[in-house]
Amino acid sequence: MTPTEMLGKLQLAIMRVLWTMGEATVADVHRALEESHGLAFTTIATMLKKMEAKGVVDHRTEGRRFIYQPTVTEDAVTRSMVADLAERLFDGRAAALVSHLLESHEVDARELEELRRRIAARENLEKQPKKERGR
Amino acid sequence: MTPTEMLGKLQLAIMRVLWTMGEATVADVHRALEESHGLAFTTIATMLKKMEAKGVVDHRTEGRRFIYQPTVTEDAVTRSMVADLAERLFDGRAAALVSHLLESHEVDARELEELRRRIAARENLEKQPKKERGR
DNA sequence: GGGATAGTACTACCTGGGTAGTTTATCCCT
DNA sequence: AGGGATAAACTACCCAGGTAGTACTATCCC
Repeated sequence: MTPTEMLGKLQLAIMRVLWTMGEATVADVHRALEESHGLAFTTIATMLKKMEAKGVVDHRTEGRRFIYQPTVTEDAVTRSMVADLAERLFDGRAAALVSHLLESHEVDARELEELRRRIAARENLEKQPKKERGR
Repeated sequence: MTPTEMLGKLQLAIMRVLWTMGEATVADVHRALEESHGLAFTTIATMLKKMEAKGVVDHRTEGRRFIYQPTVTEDAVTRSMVADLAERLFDGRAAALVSHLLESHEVDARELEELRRRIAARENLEKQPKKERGR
C-alpha cells in the first residue's frame, strides 16, 4: 500500500544500484553511476536523503557511513509507474496502453511472436480454476 | 520532431478539451474542467500561457479573448509519453513494457482475447511485403 | 459617460526532481 | 599529535508543474 512511488530518472538509477547490490553506501552508488552519470558525490548523497524522506530507501549507520537499502521492490515501483501512466493517458485501462504499444510502433515482428506466445500461455492459466500458479 | 512532449496532469486535461473542441477560449476550458477540477479561472489561463511557451498550444486573438488551439496531436503526446516511460523503466524496449502489463496485472481475460486477436492481425500485416497499409 | 464585467498580464508561492558547493565531524596514517 | 582524506549536514539554486491573487484594461450596458 505504498502511496504510489513515482521516481525520477536519477532516483531510478540509484534504486537500480540498490536493487542490484542489496545495500550500498553513498560512495558505492556514486562509483556505480560515475560512468553513466558523472555526478558529484554530494548530489548522490542529497538525492538519497530526499529518497529516504520519501520512504523509498532506508539507512543504517556503520561506523561513520550510511548503508542504504531499498524499502520498495523494483516490481512495486515499475507497477506504480506504469499504472500511473495508464491512469494519466488511458483512464487506467491497461489494455488500452498495450493496444497503443502494438498499434503505434516499436514492437517488431520477433517481439510480436514472443508476445503472442506469452498471451496464449496466460490465457491457459486464466482458464484453469485458480490452482496455485507459481509467480 | 517535437522534442518530446511531456505533459502534466492538468496540462493533459487541458489538451483533451482542446483536442475535443478543436479550439477554445480560456473560459471554455475552465468551464469544461469545472466539474472535475474546480480550479480558478486564472489557473487555467496561466497554465495555457505556460503551455504556449512550451509550444504545445497556440493562440490567436478574437476581440479581447484568446482562442487556443493545440499544436500537437493527442497521438504524438501519447507516443512520446509512453516512449519516455518505456525508456525510463525498460531501457526503451516497448515489448518489455507490454510483457510487464501482461504479467503483472490488470489485463483481464476478455482483454487478453482481444489483444491476441489484434496481435494476430498485426502479424499478418507484418508478413506482407510492405504494401501500403493504412495508418 | 461611467460603473460592472470579462479577460489577460504580472507576480508569487509551493512542491519535487536534480545538482552541487561549503562546512563540519571524524578516521586513519605517518 | 598533526594533517590529509572521507563522509555527512547544511544550504542554495535551477526548472517545471500547479495554483491563484492582484492589477490593469477594453468593452458592454444602462
